Amino acid sequence: MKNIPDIVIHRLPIYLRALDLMARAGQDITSSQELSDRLGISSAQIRKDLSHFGEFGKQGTGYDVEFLRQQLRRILHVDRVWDMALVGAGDLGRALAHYRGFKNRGFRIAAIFDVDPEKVGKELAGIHIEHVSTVPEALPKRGIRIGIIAVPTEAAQEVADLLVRGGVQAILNYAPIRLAVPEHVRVEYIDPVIALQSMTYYLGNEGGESKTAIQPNECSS
Amino acid sequence: MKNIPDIVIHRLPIYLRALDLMARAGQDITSSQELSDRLGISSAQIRKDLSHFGEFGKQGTGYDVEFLRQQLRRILHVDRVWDMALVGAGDLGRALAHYRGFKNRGFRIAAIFDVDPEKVGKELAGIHIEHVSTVPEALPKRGIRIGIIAVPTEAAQEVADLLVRGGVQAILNYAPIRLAVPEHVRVEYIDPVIALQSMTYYLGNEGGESKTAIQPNECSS
DNA sequence: TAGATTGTTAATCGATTAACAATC
DNA sequence: TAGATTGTTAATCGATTAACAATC
Repeated sequence: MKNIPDIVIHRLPIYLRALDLMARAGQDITSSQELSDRLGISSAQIRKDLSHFGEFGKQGTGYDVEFLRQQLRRILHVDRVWDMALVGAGDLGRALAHYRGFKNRGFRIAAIFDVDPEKVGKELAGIHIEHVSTVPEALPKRGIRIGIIAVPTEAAQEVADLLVRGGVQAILNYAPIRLAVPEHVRVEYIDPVIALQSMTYYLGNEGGESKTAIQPNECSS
Repeated sequence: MKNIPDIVIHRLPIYLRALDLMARAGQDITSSQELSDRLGISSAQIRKDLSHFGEFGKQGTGYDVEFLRQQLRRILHVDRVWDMALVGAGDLGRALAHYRGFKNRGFRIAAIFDVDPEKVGKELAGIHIEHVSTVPEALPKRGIRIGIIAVPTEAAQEVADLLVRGGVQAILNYAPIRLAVPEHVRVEYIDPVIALQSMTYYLGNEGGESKTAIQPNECSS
């Protein structure tokens, strides 16, 4: 189990999500072909990806949904619950604090920080809001190793520095900026505009593709 | 300009974001090397990516920040403002409606829909909330070609169907589920848990990496 | 000019796919 | 058994990188 390509690691949560759904629907068995159909990833690739970690299927039958699900949870280390620190109690922080989707997938927001004295001391989703300056001391004390940045762009790097001082090893960054962090710290970025812009490339201009317009005539040369 | 690899398209918004920042900081000139340092993408790759679309730099000098920025905006079709329909006026929808980051990057939420009669008719971020059932007729009327799904998982596919009937060609989906859509419709997914799970893989278990533990002694064999 | 950096080529590297023996 | 599907190999495909002539 040495040095699995990062791109493979990034597909595992996709597989897990599909298996969660199947398990919840009461499905017992699946196959690389069925997963392929549901996910748009080739069945050969799914089998190859999984084969990095062991032999989880049975020839002629496929995969036991619950078994494979547990294996992936183990591999991804989400067969436990990770406490996370949320920094930023604005609209986005509020949405994340209330998000139901963490619960059964291995995560929980365990602490919330903000810089606004108006907010500090209040509660959000049942959690006491603390001042952001206390991040470096608070996190190690509580064994928190993951941070979420949901603050304005200008404050993001500063917050990242505080999280790093607090010993986090993984950061989920919602600010549209690349963070400078020590190389033992992982960062994943969520920027809706980046996603949108990669789609508008394909959309072309104006209503319904009127790009052919005024072309200098090359046909009658 | 035929058939640029999708992975190249997905990097262009990253370049643009960096150029936006440089432009705002008053920087006039940059180079593939500087971009490389800032983005963690090799300078050769940046030059190669850009070369798919034209020659934007000058040997010995580098790139004019503002010029390259305008070129990327043109290529990505964000030298205009795209109206978007937001479906779901819960916590996430609220955060998106208030998000300042769309404004100068080519996007605007122009309509908001929800299924809750309590919310319909009210305003959110200055926009009238309409009933989700009116999506198919409302969008074409207003020239909206992009939809954002911010509803509970169970409703996501149904909402996607309404958006498709409304003629959208791009969907940004926040629900943790893969959508079935016609192939002319593009979908990008935002699921924070997927991002988190791909980081916990690398975190290992428990506090501070105590994995070496109880190893059968191989040294004194 | 001398120094710097582009755009591009060819070589390298890595990921995906097709195919099939193994086997349930 | 016959049919199905895995795990894996080898071939293919595509993306990244190194290097450099062109040139500002």
